[in-house]
Amino acid sequence: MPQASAQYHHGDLRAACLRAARELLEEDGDTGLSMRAVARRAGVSATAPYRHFADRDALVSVVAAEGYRELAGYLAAAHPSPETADDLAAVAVAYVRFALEHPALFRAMFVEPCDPGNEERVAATAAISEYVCGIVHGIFPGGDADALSTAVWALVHGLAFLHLDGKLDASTPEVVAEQVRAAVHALFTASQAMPQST
Amino acid sequence: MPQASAQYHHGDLRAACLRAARELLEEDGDTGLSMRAVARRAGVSATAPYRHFADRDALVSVVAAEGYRELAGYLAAAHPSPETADDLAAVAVAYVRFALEHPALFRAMFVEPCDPGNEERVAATAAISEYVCGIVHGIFPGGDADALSTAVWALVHGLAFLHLDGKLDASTPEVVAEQVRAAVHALFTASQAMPQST
DNA sequence: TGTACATCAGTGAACGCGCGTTCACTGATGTAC
DNA sequence: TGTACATCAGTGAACGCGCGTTCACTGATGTAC
Repeated sequence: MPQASAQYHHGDLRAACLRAARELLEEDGDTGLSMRAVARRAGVSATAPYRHFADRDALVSVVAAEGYRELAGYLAAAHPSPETADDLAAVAVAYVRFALEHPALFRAMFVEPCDPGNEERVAATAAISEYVCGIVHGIFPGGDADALSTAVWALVHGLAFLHLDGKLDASTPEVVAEQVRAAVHALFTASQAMPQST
Repeated sequence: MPQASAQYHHGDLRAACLRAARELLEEDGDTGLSMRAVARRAGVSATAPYRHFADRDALVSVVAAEGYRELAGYLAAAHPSPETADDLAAVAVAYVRFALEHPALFRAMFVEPCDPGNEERVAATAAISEYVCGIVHGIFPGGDADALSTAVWALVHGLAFLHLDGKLDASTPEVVAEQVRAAVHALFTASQAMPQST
């Protein structure tokens, strides 16, 4: 059982590395995470983190998994049990807000070369996926819930990336939130005016 | 007027660099483009490309702009003038297919740190945006076309990235196409069953 | 409680790597006479 | 047509950089007696 004392060597370098990684992602925004930068930030030799992470990929995977859990927290906080288009829009806004408040983390979560075998990551992704699916199921008990939840996830994910990459106006959080709400509502009210082909 | 002769120094190193960059993106998939790799591939010294591109960013910007034009070609080829949900789904499938057939290029187009001032890129992005907007306008003359076209773009963009990043089943092009079609249709037929909140 | 020892977290030097970019250069080409 | 010259595309050595990772090490800690 590791003692939390600050005297024992570093105390808890593993946690310190993760904290450092997060800080670097929040600050630098653009650059990719490096083991050396993490070590530097944690105030430790370049090789010390290797006591706690097999390699760079392992560190990034843990950071990404943390990010997924945090994202899930954003979503849950936006609305406990969404039942209407407005509720769903609020959750969508939370998703995009997370991406814009933690751009580098969000990128690390999704863009970093994905190790398909990493358990923590797979589990965290599945959790998001199931969460979205659950919401959609609740709102549309009859529909093709799988396809629809994929669509909803893709919609918010695309909004997040387009805002991140400067393809849409992301000047203020309010503007973004309004765009997201408008997009969600536009989609969900569009079919009334649309010529159905089947 | 530059002569197309293959003897005159290199002939057309600028074009050769762009071709090399494209080839590297198609092959390596994962790694970021480097000036040195491009030069190597073009069979030329590491510094020669600097005669034609101010720096790495300039090269990447041109490649990205090419990518946008090519993406526009995919979309236009999918359906000349989409008018129904099926038509729109076909265009959506083309967008995602482009991303999966040129993953590294697609990433370069959107993920590379975006120089907001680069004209070629801005113009190419605007073209995509207007194209989508035009389609949506045609299908829903009455609706909030701006919001709706943002939603459609985000939907296909999100589908593309989720497939690229292994969050959705991308085992075969057919599976992907079916998922995309299902997602588009699910969204556009969902509102009938949904409790409207306003 | 005191000592000897095993453990293992963190060190620091070193490896080889590829990168972007600079600089003075060379040498093939186009052009003016 | 032939020669002198200016241009400028491509060269090659060099700069300084940060990176991931290895290795033998050291030194603080926990533990067995």
